[in-house]
Amino acid sequence: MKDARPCSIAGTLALVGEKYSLLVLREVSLGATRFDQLVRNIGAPRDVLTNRLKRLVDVGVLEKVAYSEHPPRFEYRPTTAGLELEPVLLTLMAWGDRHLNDGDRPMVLEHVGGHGHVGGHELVPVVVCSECGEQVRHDELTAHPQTPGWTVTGPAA
Amino acid sequence: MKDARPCSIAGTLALVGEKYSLLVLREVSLGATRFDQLVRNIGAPRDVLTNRLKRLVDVGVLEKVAYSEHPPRFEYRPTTAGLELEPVLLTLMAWGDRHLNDGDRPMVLEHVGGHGHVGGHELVPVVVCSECGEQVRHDELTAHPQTPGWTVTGPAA
DNA sequence: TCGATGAGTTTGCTTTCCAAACTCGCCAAG
DNA sequence: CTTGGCGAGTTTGGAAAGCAAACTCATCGA
Repeated sequence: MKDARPCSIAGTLALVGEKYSLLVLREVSLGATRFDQLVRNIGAPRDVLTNRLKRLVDVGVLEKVAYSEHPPRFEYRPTTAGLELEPVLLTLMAWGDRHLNDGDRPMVLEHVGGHGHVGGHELVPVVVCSECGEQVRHDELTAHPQTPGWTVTGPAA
Repeated sequence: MKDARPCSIAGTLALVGEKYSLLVLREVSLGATRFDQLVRNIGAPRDVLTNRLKRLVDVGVLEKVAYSEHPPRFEYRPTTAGLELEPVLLTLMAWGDRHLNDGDRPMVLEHVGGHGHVGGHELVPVVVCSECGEQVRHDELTAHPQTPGWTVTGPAA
């Protein structure tokens, strides 16, 4: 992977884009934070999961917290940076809910309101522009590479 | 990967979660739709890219369109379903912009307004609840598995 | 005719993946 | 106390995927 387009999508995927990594984030966000839970809920081989966890800790989206000594036992909890990947999980889930399995969802999210407003409606996540609040549409979007020598379709010159 | 939690995140990743797949989506969304462009801009091995493209076409997020016969040459264009993965790309990019490379962005997005409003501001994507319009926070979120035998932390019983 | 371009395919080697078995420390029941 | 079980990995050996570089084949342009 040499000389590819400099890009935060690629950068993020280099950290959390390996097989199972985002599923680990899903599980720890749900509250399943222990090794054997992760093995069961994700269905990953144990050795692979060991590597992924090591990586995710190194990368700063998980932290390994001891919940017992003698025997030493740890749980893996999402850091703030890890929780900030939730929008990625939500958009992946929204796409799957729309396009997979004839539209019926394996899991439903509830939005329990924070600032005093009555909670308890279903959450359907949408991506909007924080500036104008409008839903982002592909045709209303233009990309501007900041790297000299790169255009939107590839290297210049 | 047996007996894992039924989940649209896993389902979506099973289709587009392999290495390079989302980068292909990024490129075709930007307008780089041809094989050699993709090789250059992504930095993927050619044979691997061949497989990914085949898969993405099979799965329905790309379509292979001839732009010349004699010699037969094709471009890969995002389908509607493919374009609907843009929210995933946007949230991945937003995370990377925030957490990688000291916060400076390799690419800036411009939101050119659609419905008659003045265009031309920077796009910072945010995930909100379509019901109430509020930004989604982790602690205001509850998950409800729809599959008998599964709780939020794993298989019941 | 010579070279370049586009879109792959082939080759030979390295790395990962995977499932199953194994380890190690500890606790609890018989 | 010794057997069984759990939690959290580690080891093993074979199958699959990844990789860079070289190769193919058709066509166009100089």
